[in-house]
Amino acid sequence: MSQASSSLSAASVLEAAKVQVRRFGERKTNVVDIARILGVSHATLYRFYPSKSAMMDAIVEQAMRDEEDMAAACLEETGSAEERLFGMLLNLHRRKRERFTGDREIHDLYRRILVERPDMIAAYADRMTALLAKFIAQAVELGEWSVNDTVMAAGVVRDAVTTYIHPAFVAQLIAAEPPAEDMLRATVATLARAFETGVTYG
Amino acid sequence: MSQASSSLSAASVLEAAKVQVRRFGERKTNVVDIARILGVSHATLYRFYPSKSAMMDAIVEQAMRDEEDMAAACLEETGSAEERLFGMLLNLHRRKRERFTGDREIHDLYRRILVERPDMIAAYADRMTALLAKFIAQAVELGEWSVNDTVMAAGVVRDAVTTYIHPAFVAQLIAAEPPAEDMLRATVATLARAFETGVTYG
DNA sequence: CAAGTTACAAAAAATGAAACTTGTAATAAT
DNA sequence: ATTATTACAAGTTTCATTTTTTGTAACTTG
Repeated sequence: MSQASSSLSAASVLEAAKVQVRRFGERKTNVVDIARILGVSHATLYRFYPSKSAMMDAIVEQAMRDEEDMAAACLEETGSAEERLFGMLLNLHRRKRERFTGDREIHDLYRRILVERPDMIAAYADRMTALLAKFIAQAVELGEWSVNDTVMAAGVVRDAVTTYIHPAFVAQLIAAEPPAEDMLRATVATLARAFETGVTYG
Repeated sequence: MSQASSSLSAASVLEAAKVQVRRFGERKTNVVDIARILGVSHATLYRFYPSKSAMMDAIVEQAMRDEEDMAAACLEETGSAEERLFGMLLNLHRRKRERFTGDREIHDLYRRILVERPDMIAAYADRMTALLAKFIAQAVELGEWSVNDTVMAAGVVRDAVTTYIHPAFVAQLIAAEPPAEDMLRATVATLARAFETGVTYG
């Protein structure tokens, strides 16, 4: 109907699913409607995804990968380790806030999966921690920071900033006093202070 | 029936409500059963609490106050500021874990109210932050730590350790690797390091 | 035979009537 | 006058029924 089947692919199915979830929410999204957007019968979609929940998972998986890409890019920027870390976390924080206000249905889906799929969130956390560990190791090599266990340090940073980035906290942060961005700046400043001075774990 | 009405009070109603919630969960708890434990008709309970949800709130409010009392006591202990802070946070962390494993119904109630009553959780967070600010101010006065804004520093500590204490994270922490208690120790060590060295906000 | 459709069984969700719960008010007991 | 009770309206939950949706398999088309 609206789209030639020539371009049918996992990616286009994912796009259609996202459109539908954004408009009507996960609750009111069904595979027949997703298929209608693509002008095919619903059974066709099962060539690309084994189930509806796999489609929902894929939406969140994609969002997570986008965040990771953005985070990785931020850490490549110029400036001190503290500045780069703060820039990255601020971007993540703002993205969560935007999704909450401007893309609520996707945010809600993200949140449900966070609760129901601890395996997915654990994998995401592991990848983010690895990214942070790499960044910290770099700062150590450059002599900016001094830490004897970069993986532990990465875990400390991850846990310390979770409140600013985790979807479960976004609602509270919007009305927070002092503003969440100032608190995030203070948190990063505190962590950076410790790493500049040198921290030994164990 | 089981109890003379002579001793009827808000406290005894609260106790009966707690017994019922612990046994059957909030979902299966109704005011008629709570009243039956006390040997009175359900309408009598409305002399002490304006609604069932006020009773549920009171259960959580009491749990929060207990935590605050415990935290305040921990901070009075002997030892370095870092040791006392770690001791306090470790106790809070363990209490949450115990409730999750040994008192699941109360934990679930706590969790629901956390989501549905941002005002209650905000008030609790404020009181805890004030306690932390007082503790940090003390450490500054004693020359152990150096911070130009104790309230900001308290907020940083509160946010940095929320993952170890917030009921929403307890389930994940039980299987965490490295163990949550080690991560908490590392987090406190990092914060203490910064405060020892001196942090300036703003 | 690659790509898709139609038809269908199983699972899940919506519906609506009956049963239960909450909260109040008039009433009784002390 | 205080404390509790009974009786009841309003709101919720439950449960059986019907309808929709999901996922599969046999079938069609270019």
